[in-house]
Amino acid sequence: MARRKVANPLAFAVLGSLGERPMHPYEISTMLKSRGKGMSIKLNYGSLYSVVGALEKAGFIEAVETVRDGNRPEKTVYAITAAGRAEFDDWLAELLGKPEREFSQLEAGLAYLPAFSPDRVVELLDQRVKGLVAEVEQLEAAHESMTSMKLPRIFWVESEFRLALVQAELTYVRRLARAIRTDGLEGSGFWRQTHQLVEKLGLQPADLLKDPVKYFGEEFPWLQEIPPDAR
Amino acid sequence: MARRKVANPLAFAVLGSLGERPMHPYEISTMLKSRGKGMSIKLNYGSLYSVVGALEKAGFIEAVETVRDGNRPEKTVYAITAAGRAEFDDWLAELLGKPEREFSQLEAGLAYLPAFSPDRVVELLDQRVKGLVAEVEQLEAAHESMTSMKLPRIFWVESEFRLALVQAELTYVRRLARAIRTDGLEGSGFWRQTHQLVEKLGLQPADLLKDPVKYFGEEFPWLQEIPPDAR
DNA sequence: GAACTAATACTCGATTTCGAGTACTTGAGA
DNA sequence: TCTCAAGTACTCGAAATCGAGTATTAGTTC
Repeated sequence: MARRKVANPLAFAVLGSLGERPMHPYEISTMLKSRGKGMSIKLNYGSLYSVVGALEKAGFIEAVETVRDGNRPEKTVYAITAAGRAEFDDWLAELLGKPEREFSQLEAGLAYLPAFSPDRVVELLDQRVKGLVAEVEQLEAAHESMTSMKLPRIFWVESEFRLALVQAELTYVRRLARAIRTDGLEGSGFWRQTHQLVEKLGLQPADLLKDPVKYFGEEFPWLQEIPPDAR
Repeated sequence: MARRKVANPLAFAVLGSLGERPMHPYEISTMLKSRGKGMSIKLNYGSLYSVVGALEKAGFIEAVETVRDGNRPEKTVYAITAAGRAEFDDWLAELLGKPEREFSQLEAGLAYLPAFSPDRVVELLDQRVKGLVAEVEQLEAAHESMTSMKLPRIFWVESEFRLALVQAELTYVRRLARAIRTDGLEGSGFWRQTHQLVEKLGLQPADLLKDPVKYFGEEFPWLQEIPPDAR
């Protein structure tokens, strides 16, 4: 069994919301949106209702009333239980105190950089830079507007943190693109040669690694030291 | 239908691996591990086999032979197809070129900071700093060892990127903890008062927001300006 | 050569996750 | 007053995800 009975971050947000006052699921979703928390926690209706059901089953929340408003579908209002408060506290403490390993998509992409030619990679990274710059601008504009509305920073630290991450990514991607462009990246000579061989001779990358000396001579001594099972 | 027929990042790694040479699933997993790619892409057996099945169904890979080694279970060796190569190329281009919105767990936690007292938050953030420092050290050690093994940077950019992200997080968390400690965070006066009220009087946070003037006087003018549905 | 550990190569099915779809209502404009 | 878009409040089933479990074999040590 997973450490948490309901592990979806959305469940955490549900507990946090019901910690303020009882609500029905749809109300939770609109409240999260209006407070901008929907920006920091992935919200989707399918998950919302299943997560609410799971939380109820686990005893962290309970239905307190079902109201019918005119002819609309019934709304079930939920409240948090003592066990739910304990779970939320424990969860928040873990989220803040313990770094959790996360896998960014870019990391996966970078792991396969050599599959594209250096030129292609630079082109794509430049494209990414544009997207990231736009994101930074959006976040900064949002922060400015919140500042001018006098909403204290404490209510949007999560967005500030997000900005810090995006900026770090931007800085890294820019530096990497420049290094590739100027051949400043160790291994890029090998990289360029490989791509020329693959494109001109139609060889498979695996063949090149099987007999490196044949294709590259002695120019790249580290090549011969790669353990065979990593080729 | 999702944009990609098989959307799991592991499927991307499978395509990337089979792009080098045909392999059987378990071999893919050991190869990813030995190259350290398992650090950048979440690898788990259950997903691996289901993803391989899905890729085959989608026509991106195909079984080329089943070998039996002694009395061990049969191994099915897969090879990438032309459609698979196209998918991989398209996918890699997207991963590199287009920033994808990702939700870090810390972001979710930060969104609920006011649920804990400032002191508690600082304590937890300090704890996190320790964990992050350990992570940075680990990564730096790994990079040093790869450098000394003469393995060119191009083969571990993903780890370099990861380090950049962790360092950014570390910097941000340190700054935030300091700001809270020194009351430098706007809104922290309000925050401390709220917690005193909630703890001493046993009130619900929602009650405080309903009639801010009663509990806080005119000290926090922005409080009155919060739209009612965001309370 | 017996016993044990580590590695190999998967399987299974219970949860989780998702997002498109549905059905009603309200309000604004023509 | 009719229409039409936007908002409200969910439902549903297909697909993904996971990680513990299983069964065999190779290697190591006493």
